[in-house]
Amino acid sequence: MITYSVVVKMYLNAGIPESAVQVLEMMENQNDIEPDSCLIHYMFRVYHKCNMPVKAAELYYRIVRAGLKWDGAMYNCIINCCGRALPIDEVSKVYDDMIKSGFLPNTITINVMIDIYGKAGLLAKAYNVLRLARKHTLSDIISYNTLISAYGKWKDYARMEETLHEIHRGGFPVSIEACNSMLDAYGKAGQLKEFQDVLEQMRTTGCNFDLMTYNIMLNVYGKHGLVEEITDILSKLKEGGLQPD
RNA sequence: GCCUCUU
Repeated sequence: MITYSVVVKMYLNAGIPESAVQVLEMMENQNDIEPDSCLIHYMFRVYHKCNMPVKAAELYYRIVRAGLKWDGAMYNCIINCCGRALPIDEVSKVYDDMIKSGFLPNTITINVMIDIYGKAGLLAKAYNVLRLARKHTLSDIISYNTLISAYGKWKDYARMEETLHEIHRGGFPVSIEACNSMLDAYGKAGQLKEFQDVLEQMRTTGCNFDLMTYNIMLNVYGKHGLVEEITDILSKLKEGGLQPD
């Protein structure tokens, strides 16, 4: 078992988790190996990196059945590596459990939880995660970007704009990801006035457009048949040597 | 260490 840990860890650190998967398959075929918490960590990371949500979820249910106590690192690992592979109620339970047991999530766990709740439309829960994070200075610009994207997806434009103001108040520079999320939200909703306002804000604050910005603009203008604008963007992209998708 | 957000 120690040997498996060492080898799996080595492949992970070498950036070739695919090889680690092969080793884990050998281990499974051996049947009599009970991974310790250290190896379980590595296994979660391997399945996450190799996009194997079914294996990650299997491993999760296996350690739940084992009924051992988890430390803070294990909670972080589970949420980071298989949060999206589990039903929302299950991740929610893990997260609540973590807090109740007195462990503080790390920033990435915070951001994953905001994203999971946000994508599921559980916006109040997403916001509560951010509040907890702020209280312990665990939030970063990605926490805000993620929440903005969630409010945009679910058309809560007031809270979306409010979150943008919170970024300003928190002293973070406004990020291109937040702006792109807002553009996409307004664009999809056909709110072209607000869409233009965001673009104007970006110009005045010196937030440079990136390829994603142009892709969003192309989608929106295309849907509304704004031929001249499209032509203009395409020539700008050509100048920059960029390819829209 | 975990490496998370936008078409």
